[in-house]
Amino acid sequence: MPRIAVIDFETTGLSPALGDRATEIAIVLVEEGRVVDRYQSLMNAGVRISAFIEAYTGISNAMVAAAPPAAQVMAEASRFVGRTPMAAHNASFDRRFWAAELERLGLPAAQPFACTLLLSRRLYPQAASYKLGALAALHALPAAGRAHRALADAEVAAALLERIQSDLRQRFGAPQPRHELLMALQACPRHAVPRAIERHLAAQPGA
DNA sequence: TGCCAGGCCCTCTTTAGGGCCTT
Repeated sequence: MPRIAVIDFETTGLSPALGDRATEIAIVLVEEGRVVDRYQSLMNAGVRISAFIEAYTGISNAMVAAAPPAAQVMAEASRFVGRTPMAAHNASFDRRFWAAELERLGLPAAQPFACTLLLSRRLYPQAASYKLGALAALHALPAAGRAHRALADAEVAAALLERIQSDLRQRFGAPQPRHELLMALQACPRHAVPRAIERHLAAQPGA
């Protein structure tokens, strides 16, 4: 059964290339529109969290100091995901931290990432904002907890992904939109979405 | 020493610039 692993990181900043590290990770496994499993943990990477980030995420230096080592958490997360294709909101951000944290352990990070932000730009041109919270409000998605904590944001992103897949079924007749179709759609211009779906369905019946 | 993201997308574009989105 095709699964997608929806991930969200909280971090000390925007760029692992500039030394920023993950402070919390959450992964929600989605199968046929249902959440079937979850993984969440704070992690201690041994770096200080700024006052701005403490206020933004609610994750304090004391919380991270009491958390398990980043290496242990990321190894567990890697095993949890396995080869499952992944998704995230603004996936370029989470993909960079996924790759950077796993690279420190010598672990591969080859999973393809679908992006609910790119897909939402394609499918919901009427949206005033493509922030995760704004899209959740637009679609009346259920609240999942404090925004900017990893599990709450991963749950909302998973609900947004389910909404996207539902709309692909209803609007474009894609019976079971799989990860490959999501990747194809986010890589094409908005006006080319219907044609891309037609081509994908013709090549992969049941996609 | 001081500074520092990266990728997508739109437009007053393509020999570029700026806003959005993630923390």
